[in-house]
Parts: sequence; C-alpha cells; structure tokens
Amino acid sequence: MKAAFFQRPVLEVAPELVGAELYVDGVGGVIVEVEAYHPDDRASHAFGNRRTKRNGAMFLAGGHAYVYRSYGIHWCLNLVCESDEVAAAVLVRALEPRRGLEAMRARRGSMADRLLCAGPGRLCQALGVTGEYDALPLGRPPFELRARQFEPELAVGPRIGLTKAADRPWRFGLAGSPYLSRAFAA
DNA sequence: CAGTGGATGCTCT
DNA sequence: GAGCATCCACTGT
Repeated sequence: MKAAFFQRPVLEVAPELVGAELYVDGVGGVIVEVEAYHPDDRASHAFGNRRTKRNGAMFLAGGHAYVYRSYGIHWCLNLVCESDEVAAAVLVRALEPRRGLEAMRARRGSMADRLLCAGPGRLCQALGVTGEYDALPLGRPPFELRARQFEPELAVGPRIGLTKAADRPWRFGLAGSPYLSRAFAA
C-alpha cells in the first residue's frame, strides 16, 4: 500500500482500511475496526493542529505510524493520514488474526483467538508494537499493508472510550465480525 | 452477562 | 495534579 493512499481526507481513508491487511514483522491479519481522528476534533491528540511532545508523528506525511502509550500500560497504533499540515490519523482498534498466531498467543498469553487483537492495546501487544515503532514509515518493513481485496459490509458508530466529541460517528468496522473490540449497535 | 475498580506512566495545564 | 483513544480481575446476578 503506497503512501498516497493515506494522503487523503482521513474520513475517506478510515472506512477503506476496514478489510485491509496489516502485518508487523509478518504478524497480523485483516483490519476489522478503526477510528478516525481529525484536527477539528476535541478528542484528537492533535486538536487544533497543535503540536506537542507526544503527537509529533501525527505531523509527518500520511503513511507513517503514530504510536502512543495509553493509561500508562498499553500501546496504541495509528496510521497517519493527510499531510504534514493536517495532523490526522486512524486508530487501528481490532483485526482478525491471519499470520503469526503462535507469536500472538505467546505475547498475549493463552487466550481465545478472537481476543488476541480485539482492542487497540491487545492488538499492539499481539503484534509486538511499542513506542519504538512511533514515526516509522508504513511502506516498508517492519510494516506491511495490503489494500482490501473485497468490498466489506461496513458498520459505523460513535468512537469508544472518549469523553470529548463522543458523539461523532467516526468508528468503522466490519459488520458482524467476531473479532471486534465491541459489537456495533444494531 | 453487567458493572466496578485498580494498575500504571506520561502528557498537559 | 488531573485526566486519559485500555485491559483485566473481580463482584453480583
């Protein structure tokens, strides 16, 4: 997947990432859930295009990784979109494991396979993503991204775990997938 | 099942 | 010093 794919409006890119494949050092699978974050959005780490120490990677060109620590414990992986002047990103919240299942189970401990990557923190743990991956380009190893090969049935809803701008329907998922972090409302 | 609370570390005001 | 783009274990049905 080329950087140009990401250098478009984030609300256009995010739904197209559902069904795409993401691998980190060969471990990963099919993305089934994402959320979009935009500069006009109080919930974004780069609200108002304000650069901070943490969010630097969001100001790179579309096609880079933005990895941050969540609740002091977990890592969360974003795919940076748009340009160096518009700090937007897509949070990868869940994927259906396809390759490297043994590595995922080893990193996460023995859990049901449907929970290996069901949530942004779990996903990073399973794929081995840490802060060292922040600001890396997505177009070459350790990352590998493949555009979706099918037209998925999309589910849309409000984003999860927010207090600010919690009403915006910027969560996109593969309808009915058992690998979601949470089901979408009917 | 649903709901609650603790762990944990960094960013930002 | 407050507040998290979370997860898990534990409680009580």
